Formats: sequence, C-alpha cells, structure tokens
Amino acid sequence: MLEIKFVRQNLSLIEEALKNRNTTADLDVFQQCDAERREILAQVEALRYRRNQVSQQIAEMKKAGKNTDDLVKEMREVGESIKGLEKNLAKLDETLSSFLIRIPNIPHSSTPVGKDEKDNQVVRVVGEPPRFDFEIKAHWDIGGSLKILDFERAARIAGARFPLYFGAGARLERALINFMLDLHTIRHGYTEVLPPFIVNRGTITNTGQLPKFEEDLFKLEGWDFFLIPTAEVPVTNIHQNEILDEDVLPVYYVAFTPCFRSEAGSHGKDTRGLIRQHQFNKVELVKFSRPETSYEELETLTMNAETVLRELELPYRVISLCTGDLGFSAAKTYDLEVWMPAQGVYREISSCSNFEDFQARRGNIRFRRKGKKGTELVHTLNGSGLAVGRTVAAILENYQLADGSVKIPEVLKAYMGGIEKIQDENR
RNA sequence: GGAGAGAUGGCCGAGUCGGCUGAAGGCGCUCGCCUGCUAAGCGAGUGUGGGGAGAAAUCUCCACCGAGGGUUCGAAUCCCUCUCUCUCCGCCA
Repeated sequence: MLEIKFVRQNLSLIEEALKNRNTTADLDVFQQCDAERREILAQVEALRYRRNQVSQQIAEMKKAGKNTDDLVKEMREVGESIKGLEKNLAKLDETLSSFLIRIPNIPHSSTPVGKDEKDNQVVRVVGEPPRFDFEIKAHWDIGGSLKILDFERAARIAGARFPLYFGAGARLERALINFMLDLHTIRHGYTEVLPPFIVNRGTITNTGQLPKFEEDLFKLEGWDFFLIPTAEVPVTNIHQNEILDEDVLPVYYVAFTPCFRSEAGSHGKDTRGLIRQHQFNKVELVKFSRPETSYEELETLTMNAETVLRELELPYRVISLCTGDLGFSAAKTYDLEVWMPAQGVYREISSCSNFEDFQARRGNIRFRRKGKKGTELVHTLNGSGLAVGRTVAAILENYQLADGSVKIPEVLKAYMGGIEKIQDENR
C-alpha cells in the first residue's frame, strides 16, 4: 500500500505508474474523498476539543458544588453532532482505504517500461543449453517411463494439476529441498523457518494477494482462512506489527513450504507435467532490510537463488520484468528462467522482488534507528530459491540420457544416497 | 469441549468508588556531566498515527491502554460481543 500523503502529493506520478502497469484508477474520486475527509476531520476535532474542555470544566464545577445542567445539556448535543460527523468520516475512510489498497506499487526507476512479457529485458544468460544426439523427451514422458511421476493417479486422488511422485522421483524432490535449505542456511546465512501453511485474511492482505486476487487462492470453506500460495505470505508476516531493532537488520529467512494456487484463468496453459500445479513445493527466501540497502539486497538475493541453478549446472537466464508484467506489490522483479530442452524455451523458476515499503506499510513492519526519533518502515524482499517441482522438471529434461535414464547432478548425489542416475526400477 | 485468569508505551509493570493519567515506577535507549580506561554515579530527554501553524528547531489540536460496539457531559477504568494468551480438567496425537 502507498502512503495516503504520498498519493495526495504525487497524483501525476501515480497516474503515470498506473498507465505503465496497464491499469487505471479513479484518482478524481480519491481527491474528492480525501479533501472531504480532511474537512470533516477538522470539524470533528474542533467539536471534540470543545467537549474535552467543557467536560473538564464540569468536573471542576461539580467539585465546587455548582450546578452544571446547562453545560451537560449542551454537551449532549455536541456529542450527537460528533457522532453524526464520525459516521460520515468512517464512510470516507472506508472509501479511501479500499481505494488505496487496490493501488499497486510504483515501479522502481530501473524497472523497464513496457506493455507485457515481450518487453521484459534479458539481464544475463548463464550456461549453455545442452546438446543431445538422440530424440529428447519432455519431463512428463521421462517421469512416466521411469515410473517416478504419475499424473493419472494424482488426478484420481485429487484432480488435474496435482503431483504424485514415486521412488527416486519423490526422493529427488526431497533431495532438492534439503540441498536448497542447506545451501541457503549454511552458505548464505539465512535462518530456516517452517511457517503455517494456512493463513488468515489480514496476513494475506498484507503481502498484496488480497483484496484484488482472491480468485487465485484456495479458501477454506466456512473459515476466513486461505492456503498459502507462497511462503512469502506467512514469512513476510512474521514481523507484522513489530518494531525491529536497527541492528537485527537485515533479517534473512528461508522457508520450505508447499504452495497452493487455484490457477484460475490459466485453463489449457501448461496442462502437462510439473510446470503449473495446484500444489507444488517451493523454497522461499525472504529479507527485511533498511530502505537504503534494499536494492543491494535484491541483487544478492537474486544471486543466492541463481547459485542453486549454478550448483545444479542448469542453464538459465535472468530477466528484469517490465512495468506491464510486474506483480502488484513489487517495485522491481528479476525472474530466473531455466532452460527446458524439450520445449526449447526458458521457463520461470524463480521470481525475486523488492517490495520496498509497500508490504511493510500494510503489515506495519517498522524499525527504529539508534539515536533517532520515530520509526521507519522496513523494506521487504523475497525470491524463490527455487520452485522445487519446476527444478525437478528441469533436471529430468537437461540430465536425460539416451537410454531413457536421468543422471543425478553432482551436488545432489549425496542427497540421493549416492546413486548416479534414475532408471526404471521396475517398481 | 468444560472451568478459571489475563491482554496497558521498545520491554517489564502500576492504575483507588469513571474526571489534570498519554498514562506512576523500573529497565532499555539518547544527550550532557563526572571519575586518567572499564564499571558505577548524577542531570535531562525518550510512544504511535493523524490534522493545523512555521523556512526550521518547534508549537498546537485530535485519536489510540487486544479488536469492535454501548452507557456517560466525560471511560484504560462500567456493560456487551469477538480475538488471542496462560492455568487446570477432559479428549486426541
């Protein structure tokens, strides 16, 4: 959420940002409500001032044994007026906050301006797509013939877009989770957290998934609870309504969680394989930083996520999302895209964003500088490190061999009980 | 699920029969003083959000004592609802 004062003073900047994001909002209505609210506020405060003064006077007069009937009667009327104005005020507050909470973040100046994903900028390309001298298969075919992935049975258990892993496939998923957590905790200095997978409405509003994107979420029927679409939601909210000590910053958290997404509006997209599932696993990096260092933190966070791909020796590229493709709460986002040989394309496997103070304002996450008065909002950042299902898919495709087996990446061997490759175990 | 206790400022903790309590006291923190260092000591300051004035330091007003509602001229204090925490019992793991 943006600060109301900021919006008031930067209407043209907001208008520009909205345009770059291919969206609009009724700024006139905002301006009108805002002005009206401040006027009524002034009236209410004047009346409350009067009431406070007189109430004190009544107390003194009573102590002195004087009659206060007239004043009490007058104050009764003042009280009524206050109540009436407060009602108007509440209505305007409601209008204003529902307006503000639907305004996306302002893109950072380094975010490229553009309409859609075609205008995203390639920042760097790392690694060479492997060459194959045999007919390569898509990961769902590899998984099927190795009997480590079974989407048909998954569909019977739950429905379309759910995963079911067996044997070495299940272990590969678990190996990746452990590898990623170890890498980020031991080498990159993140603190591991295991958060709730179900969160309340306030929490998921703070990170920006609500109120605008409720249809993308799974909601528990009869409860105001939601399945998390990403660990970003519970982990960013760890410090909601807290004032952090300056010297604990920056705070680094890494969390493994399953993620649940309704994928509303993506019918027919990526229907096969592990790419787009209602449930998938993800290791997520979350940072809380001082405002002045958040863009450096974004670079290192992105690099931390990239390290997973480098260690796994998977070819990838880094994309800077343009304004039209940027997420609601983000000011700047790098996507990591891994090479998927069967489709011959780079696919998103991580998204690393700086939200600046946008989420912190909603979640009321602040810090205090030593020797300075008052508090400041922290900046929040997060990035996948990485989406595990998509990593499995990338490994299956990039490490496939002519005989239909799949080589285990060097760094994962220890996590896979020392096996060299996954082959049909004739389970 | 049953019974009880509680929720106050960065933290701990006091608030009498409703009225100079935005809130005692302590800790922490900041600035200054002092002892050649350190520890201790002394003095002053130190909540958040919003409105208004001012170039600024600052001043002033309003709101906030878990959340929401009510009573009252006036509520941290009384009443109702909700949320959360703790203790005991039951149940399950």
